[in-house]
Amino acid sequence: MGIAPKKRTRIQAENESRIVASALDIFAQYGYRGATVDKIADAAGMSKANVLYYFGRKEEIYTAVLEHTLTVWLDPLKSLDANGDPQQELAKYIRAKLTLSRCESEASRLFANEILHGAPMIKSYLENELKVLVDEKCGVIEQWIRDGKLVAIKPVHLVFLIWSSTQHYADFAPQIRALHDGDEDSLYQEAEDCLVTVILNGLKP
Amino acid sequence: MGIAPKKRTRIQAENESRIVASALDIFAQYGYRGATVDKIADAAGMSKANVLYYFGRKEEIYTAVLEHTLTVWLDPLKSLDANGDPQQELAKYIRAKLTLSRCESEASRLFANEILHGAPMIKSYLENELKVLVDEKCGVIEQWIRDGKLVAIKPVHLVFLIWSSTQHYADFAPQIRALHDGDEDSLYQEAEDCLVTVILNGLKP
DNA sequence: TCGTATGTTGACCAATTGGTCAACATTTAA
DNA sequence: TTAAATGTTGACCAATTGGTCAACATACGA
Repeated sequence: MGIAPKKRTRIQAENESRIVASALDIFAQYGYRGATVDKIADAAGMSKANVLYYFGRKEEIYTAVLEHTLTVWLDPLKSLDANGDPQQELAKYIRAKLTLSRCESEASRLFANEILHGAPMIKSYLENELKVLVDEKCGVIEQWIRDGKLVAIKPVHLVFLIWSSTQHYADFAPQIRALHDGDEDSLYQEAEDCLVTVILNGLKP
Repeated sequence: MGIAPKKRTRIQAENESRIVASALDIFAQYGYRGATVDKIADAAGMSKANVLYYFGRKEEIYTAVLEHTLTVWLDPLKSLDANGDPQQELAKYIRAKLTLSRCESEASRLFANEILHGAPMIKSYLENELKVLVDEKCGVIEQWIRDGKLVAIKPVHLVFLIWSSTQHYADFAPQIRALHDGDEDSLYQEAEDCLVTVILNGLKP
């Protein structure tokens, strides 16, 4: 990560980021197998051969997209503050994740698809970097519980609950659109109300 | 559905169900594009040509599997009883969905994958049969709210919350295995405790 | 028993697709 | 300006894969 300070030309930087951006859309929509290098090239407005000039193999495009996505996607958890008020901190986190679900839904679907199929590319990331981060934040929640500020539950399941309930709005969008009456604004407003209400209320000791 | 009482031979019934069972595993693991008719045939212990003899096209296998899965998957919601105690009814529902997640995880992943990629095959099912069922059950929840038995939230989001938080344990299994310390039994026991506690507590008016 | 309906498969085909390559175009530093 | 480095592409190749088909095997009713 960033060890090699390879100087990239203007064109390289431009095209690589255009490819990654297009690839995110395509992979999120079609999955790894369903996505073709041709589709990605089309979306990026260049030839398939040129895409392969920047990224030697399809798999390289995929890992580049995943890497580019992972930090953004898991960032909000990092700001969960042990010294803040539990209810406010968790409310902030739920809202942040819900906003991500809405504004970065392709990233959510890409991530969901990767894990759904066994997380072949990011298994080690999950077991190492992510595990460390989650363990740390579970420690924070554990402390809140010991301080009598939250009901006693296993912290990691609270993390799962918040992840699943917020990401659901991105990952299961077609189902949600089929079942919800009203526009997208009200959908997300109601979702925020429901999740913040139920989860925070449910966590009161 | 069941209108044509075509008599199927013993061998037909046997092979078709073997194919559907194997196809569920394969589609759930690899997704639609990643699954090959050859893999399904191997898993079912017969030749590709023979699989195609029973199901003319790959797509037909897929829809057969989806159909076979849908009823099982969405059945528990039907038993949500308007006359029962809300807390008990919802607890029962959460536990039933969690059990399904554990015991029918392939079905969950198949379903998740289908929706994740735009629900091309079941969009009309979602908009019709499922919509009717969900609307009816949302009416039940709405009534419970009017009776002051539950906190005021938009019912459909409670359904989403229960679906997402329970199915998460099937769909995101690799991530959960990476982050959870302990065996599968304790995982599901803790999950049940957490979800029932937080959601039911959170729904108290 | 025997003939027909049903079941089974290897061989094959056409379409798709990841990846290569030689030829050509553009940028850039001297 | 110019030559080397960088960028770009159509044409092509080999592997995969959905689907067909003719030939062969088995089951089963008369």
